[in-house]
Amino acid sequence: MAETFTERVRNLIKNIPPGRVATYGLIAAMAGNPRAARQVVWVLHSSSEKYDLPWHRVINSKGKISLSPGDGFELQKKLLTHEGIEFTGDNQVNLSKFLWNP
DNA sequence: AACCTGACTTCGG
DNA sequence: TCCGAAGCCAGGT
Repeated sequence: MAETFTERVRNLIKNIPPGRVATYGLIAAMAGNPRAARQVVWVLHSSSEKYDLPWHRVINSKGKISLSPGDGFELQKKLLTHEGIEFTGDNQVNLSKFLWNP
């Protein structure tokens, strides 16, 4: 069928279980394009609300939140912490422990 | 149809 | 080790 890369990304994100996180690059790779991380960003912006996507479980490759303080950062950190994900003193997540790897 | 944009990623200095 | 610059993809205007 003719699913677009974006649609697959949307489904993948929707399938991220609570207490786990995924990186933009990882999602892009699972959707078929390891280099389309930027496209993943666009998907979150365009359909996170419409499709109930757990956008807060998506972080960058360094294991950190990409949002800036005052622009969603605190909210995201709060949501993740609430799901049991721990942050280092550097606001960094231990990927080898919380990364979603099905 | 062309240009712009985005919560990225990666390599080089 | 840290900062800057370039590369990449697809949807929107």
